[in-house]
This record gives sequence, C-alpha cells and structure tokens, in this order.
Amino acid sequence: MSDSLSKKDDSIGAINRVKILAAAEKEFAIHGFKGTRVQHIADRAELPKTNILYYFKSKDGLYLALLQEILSLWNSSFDNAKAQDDPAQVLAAYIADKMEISRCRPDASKIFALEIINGAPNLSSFFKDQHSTWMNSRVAVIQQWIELGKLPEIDPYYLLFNIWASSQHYADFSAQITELKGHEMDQNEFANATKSLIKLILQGCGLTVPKQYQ
Amino acid sequence: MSDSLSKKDDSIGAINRVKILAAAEKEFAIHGFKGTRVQHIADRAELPKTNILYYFKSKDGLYLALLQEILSLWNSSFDNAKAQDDPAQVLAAYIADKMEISRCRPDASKIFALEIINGAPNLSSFFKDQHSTWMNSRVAVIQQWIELGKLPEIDPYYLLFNIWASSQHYADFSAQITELKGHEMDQNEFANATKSLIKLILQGCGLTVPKQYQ
DNA sequence: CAAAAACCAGACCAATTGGTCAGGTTTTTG
DNA sequence: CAAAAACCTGACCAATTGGTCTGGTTTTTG
Repeated sequence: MSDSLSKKDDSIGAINRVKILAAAEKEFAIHGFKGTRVQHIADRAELPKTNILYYFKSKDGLYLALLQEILSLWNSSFDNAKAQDDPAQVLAAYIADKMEISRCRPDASKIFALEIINGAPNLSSFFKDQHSTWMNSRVAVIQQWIELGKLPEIDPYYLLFNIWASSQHYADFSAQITELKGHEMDQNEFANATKSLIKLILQGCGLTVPKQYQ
Repeated sequence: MSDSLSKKDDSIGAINRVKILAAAEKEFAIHGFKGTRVQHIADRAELPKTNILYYFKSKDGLYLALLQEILSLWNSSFDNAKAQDDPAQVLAAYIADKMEISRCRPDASKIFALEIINGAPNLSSFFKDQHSTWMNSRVAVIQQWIELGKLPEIDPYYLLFNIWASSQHYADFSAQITELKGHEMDQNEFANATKSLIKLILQGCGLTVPKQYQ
C-alpha cells in the first residue's frame, strides 16, 4: 500500500500481487476482459481463485490495477523534447523506445490496444486529459521544429499516429507476423525492423537518419 | 443459400441476415466476441433473440459468418501488381485503398484486429495459408522492383507491415484519435491523412509521390 | 389452394462464473 | 508472547446468458 512508488517489497503479499498481475496480463491479452476467467488467472499464477479476489477486490479491480501499471509504460524520452533538440535524434530514439516496448511487453501493448479498440471504456477521464495535454505539448514542439526549419512541413498528428501505429503493430499483430514470417521475430529481427522503421519514417519526413541508428 | 456470390436477394430471410450481420459487426467491434450479448445484437437488429439463433445456428456461427465477410474486404488492386508496374503508383493506390476501408468499415477493421490480437483463434488455417501465399507473391514483386532498380533497397515485410499498421490505425484506434483531436475525423481529414501517409511512406522508400496523390 | 418450407417468438433451462462467507493459519508487531 | 493484522481457501450462491423446444404464422411452391 503506502506508496505506489514504494521500494522493492518482498512481503508475501507484494510477491503474490506481482505474480497475479503477470498472470492477468497474459490472460487479458489473449482473451480480452470479458473472455478472461478469474480461475484461469489463478491457475496461471498458481494460487487459488479466492486469493485473486482477496488481493484485488474484484475482476474489475484487478483489470484496472493492471491497466494503470501499463499506462505508466507510455512515458519516454520524447516527453521532455524541446524545440532546440534535434528532431532526427529525438524521433529516432522515440521510435526505438516504442519498438523496445513492443518487443519486451507485447501483452501490455495488446491490452492497451484492446482497450482503445473497444472505445476506451476503462480509461479514466483523468488519463484522457493528461494524454491530450501531453499531445498538445508534443504537437507544439514538432510545429516549432517546422517553424525553425529543422523539419519539413508535416502534420504532427499524422506523424505521431504513424509512429505509434507502426511500432505497436509488432506487438499487437505478432500472431499475424509470426504466421507470415513462418517464425516468431527474435531480438535480431526486432533490431532490423527498428532500423527499417526509423529509416522509413525519418526519410519520409525528409530527415537524415543519425549514424547510430543506421 | 445456393451461392455465396448470389445475386441480390430480397427475400425476407436475406434482408434479416443482412440486418443481423450489420448489428453483429457493431456489437462485436465494441465488445469483442465474449463481451457481445446475442440479446444486444437482437435489440440492435430489432428482432427477437431467437431469430438470431434461427438464422445463424449459434453465436459462434454468426461470428464466423461475419468474419468471413470481413476477410473478403482484404482484396485490393495490389493483389495483381506485377514487376513491370510502377511501385509508386501501386503502393500509393494500395495505401489509399486501405485508408478507404478504415474510413468506411472501421468496425470490420476492429473485428479483424481483435481477432489477431487474441492470437487469431478463429482464422481458419485455410485463410492463413492463403494469406501466406499472397504475402509470398507480394514480397516477390517488391523484391523484383528492387532488383530492377525501381525501388531502393528495403525489407518488403517491414514495408507492408508499415502500410497495414498505419492505415488500420485510423479505424482501430479511432477512439484515441477522436479524443486527441477533440472530434471525429471527417471525410476531408481522412483525405489529408491519406495524402500525408502516402507521402511519408513513399518518400520513406525513396519514391516520388505520383501527382494525383499530392 | 393445399402442403411444404420458411419464418417467428415466448417460455424455459443448464452451465458458467464472478463473487461471498465463514472459519481457518501464518506472520507481524507492540 | 499475545494480539492484531495479513493471509488462505473450500463451500456455496445468485445472476447471467447461450441455446432449446414447442407451437405457432406467413410465405412460397407445385
């Protein structure tokens, strides 16, 4: 309890909460909220069902707790970008960040995607406001880059949508990708996909790809 | 019955089937398969629940019928592209096609997305094989373009993934887009988004945007 | 026009499943 | 070390919901 930013807690409750959240992330990603059975989460976490309800008041409560944890992943270096920064560097790093999340936390990405597709019924208006505010400030920075001549004319919204869409695709649509490629993408392929994506988007914006991303 | 390519049938059954499929598309897109209630589909279609089960044997049967209809939307002009065609023309048209589907059939796109995110549990292996075959042939054409010097070096997989991801994003994530833009995208904005996307991707590939898409 | 086919719908049911409860045991704490 | 807090869990329940059944009515067809 105490604090959401609490230091590592090795109490039995804290350990179980982590196990449950991990199990829930997998189940919700595969079956969606309605399709997920509390019993299956319990099985995966190797705990009796009643324990799940003990730690999280309800299925809803568990889902909400998980969603909140997932939303915290959305922070990145791009949050603090300024007009004086180099757009090529900032955007390349942002794309790389996003791809890394897709690689390491595909289930988190899927749950977020499911939530949005279903009309974001569980995203608090607090989050939405926060997100809109974030968006406005990032759009402003991109527009400043354009005014400063650091970036050719482009609609900032469509640029950001493109970055999100194409990076999250590797998590959300992994089943399709695996099917078409004939195998799951490994770390090496992710690195190639990231390079490819950075090149496509930066070049698409008329920017030069920084050396370290080539 | 008779033939899936049957001519317009105005029998009472045919009309009801269309009404039911339309209602189901909306419900499944919002609530997912498990979250959708047959009763809600019935309410939306303005028919008693038992009629839904009468026309489609079961909820599963209805979903599968709907999914099949949705998959038929995936066909496009790109299917017949040849090495001798102009990549800029072909890809621009393909992107425009995809964006048009996102605009006109967002619910269809969402249902497909939900299906893939959940691991494609209902996509027949027939569809998967067909899809893989399609992919191989399209990858081959793109590689020929590269060999012919009509297209700079690029991994065809990542190119296609990018096109799908960024175009489908406008349907699947419409809730987020509406929230961030402050309003739903209208036809005019879709046209701008399409131009923006075509420019980004073609330029990203090192191609020149054909005049009619500028 | 009669019979077959298609269509309609209220009543009902069995299975699933999120959640409660009561009575524990273990761990922490003052 | 005792009491409080945290943790654990089998038994149970109420509500939901996909689907059936039966007895119709309407439409089509030979």
